[in-house]
Amino acid sequence: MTEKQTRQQALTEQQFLDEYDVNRYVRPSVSVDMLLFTVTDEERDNYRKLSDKALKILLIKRGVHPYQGEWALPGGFVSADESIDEAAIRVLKKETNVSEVYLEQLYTWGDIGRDPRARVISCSYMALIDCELYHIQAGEDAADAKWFHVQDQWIQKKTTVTEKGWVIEKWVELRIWNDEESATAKLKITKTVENGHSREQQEILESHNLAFDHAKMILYALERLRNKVDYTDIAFHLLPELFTLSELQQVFEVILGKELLAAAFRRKITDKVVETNQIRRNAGHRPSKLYKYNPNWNHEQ
Amino acid sequence: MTEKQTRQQALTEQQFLDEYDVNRYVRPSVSVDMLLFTVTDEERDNYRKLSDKALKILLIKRGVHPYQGEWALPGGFVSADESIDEAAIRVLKKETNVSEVYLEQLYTWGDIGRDPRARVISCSYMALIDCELYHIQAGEDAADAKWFHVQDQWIQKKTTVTEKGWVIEKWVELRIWNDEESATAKLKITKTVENGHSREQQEILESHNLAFDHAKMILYALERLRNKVDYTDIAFHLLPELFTLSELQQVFEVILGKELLAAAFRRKITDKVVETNQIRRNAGHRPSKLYKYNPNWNHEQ
DNA sequence: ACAATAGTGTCTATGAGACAATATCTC
DNA sequence: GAGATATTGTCTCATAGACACTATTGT
Repeated sequence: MTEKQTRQQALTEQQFLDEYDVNRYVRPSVSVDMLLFTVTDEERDNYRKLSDKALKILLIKRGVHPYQGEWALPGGFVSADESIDEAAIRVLKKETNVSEVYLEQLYTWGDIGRDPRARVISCSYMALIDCELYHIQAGEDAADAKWFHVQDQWIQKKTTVTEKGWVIEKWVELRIWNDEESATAKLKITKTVENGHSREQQEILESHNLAFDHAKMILYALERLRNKVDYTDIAFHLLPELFTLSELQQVFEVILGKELLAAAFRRKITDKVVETNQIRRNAGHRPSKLYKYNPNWNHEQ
Repeated sequence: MTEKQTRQQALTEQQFLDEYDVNRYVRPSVSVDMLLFTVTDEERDNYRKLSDKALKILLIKRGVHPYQGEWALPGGFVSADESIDEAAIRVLKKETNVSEVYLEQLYTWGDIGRDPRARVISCSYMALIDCELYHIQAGEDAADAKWFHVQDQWIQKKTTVTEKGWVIEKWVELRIWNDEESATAKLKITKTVENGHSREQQEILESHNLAFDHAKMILYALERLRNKVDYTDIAFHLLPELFTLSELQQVFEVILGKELLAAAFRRKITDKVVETNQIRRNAGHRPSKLYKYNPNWNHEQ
């Protein structure tokens, strides 16, 4: 045991706390970045047809350097008097005027050069909001806040066997757009396995009009959405309290990026929903029952 | 647009970076805490029987205040010249002399009072190590490092319907022990849903002999292990390169906390493994083929 | 009447759980 | 030979995919 340790053990806990020097360690800035998603109704070209739905993310045009004029996730620094969760709620409210949403911490990004200003570690959160309540106002630090379509797609995948293990490389394209603006990024995800030891690593190859490492964050969030939509209740946070099963199915389709068969979908989600006695009419075709989420789902096990 | 913003936009990016004051925001300390798991062979009471396996976690006895004498996860602060991932690797090496392991970031814990010394935000990582390589040495800051059995179990679950939504409460007990020491904690997990808005919250009710909020971190890690064992390759990181299917099954059983039927298990994991032509003998019963992980698993989609 | 969605029924293929049966070793 | 695990086979049941069919609206 070192001399220092012996001395410290002789102190009472209070004495130790008094003496503790908070400046002994390097302290990076810590921020939160918000991935706010919604599913909107797009224009319908025919009065009979259902409107298509689209997955959208909120981005803010940066009014200041660095990345001035590019699009970024809403974000802000964590204060001394709030938890990270509280910071996420405050930042979301301040920058987008949104509160009362589903919130989930995703991942913490801490590469050295990710912010050119200083060492900033950023904790990303996913927020999901009901499509009918998405009237967003830009906060004071941002020139503009807009909803964007988001899509990711892998374009190439390669597995290489090495002496000690193997490497899996995957190239992914991220596309972000709306009527006026667009942004894209290309990323490479590398998974290396050598003698039991394993590592996964993302790299931004290109990033047009997207600030910081936010392309990585968006990709990560889309992945999480897809993974969780089947076995959690996240889809319901993207809809109003009452919804039709077709609407729910559209939300699943938009998140998973593929079409689903109605019969199978209905069977799969019966346990998650409760029928109400209300009906949606005036739709240009047969009306449909409205459902709501079943809180007792998942109450087994 | 504020006057400040107008002025900032007039600067070039370099001028802006030079002028940027890194001390403008509050900067908490950031640490990493490591959840190092392994699966060990326990004593067998009969030369014929297979040894039981057990899931274990590495804890370090705190040599200094706060929580002096209690057990804690290996951890350390993130330096200015390293990413969080690099800090995790460094801390693991320094405190437990382990390198070359599977590493995965779990969650970032940032409640105000979680460390009585100062505002510390901690990023937790899960590390998995082959059961045959678990000879661990304590680092210099720790009086002792030891493997502990870990188990969690929910003891009560309650759903309440409120005016605006519902609340699901779950009480969980965490038990940690080895031949000489033990620790326990009781936690409550509350999930609140009211008009679309949803929140999940953990609370430590009791924590005996376990430092900080590490009970929460352990619980979170166990949950993640259980969730991922079926659809990822994490189980293989807990075994040597060559293993029998019975050993692999035991790893699954220990993580999932329940017995599995051999026939169904073998069917389910055939795609993940490759048969070798080696055989394990001298086991007191019929010998078994040795398998290894199949790197081409998951290469579809 | 028509175009569209809403909702149900059914056949089939697949996979998991249960359990029986067989194989093969060490002591 | 006994006692254990290793490994395979098979029956059943639940579930997902595919697709056909019926129901019901607004225009």
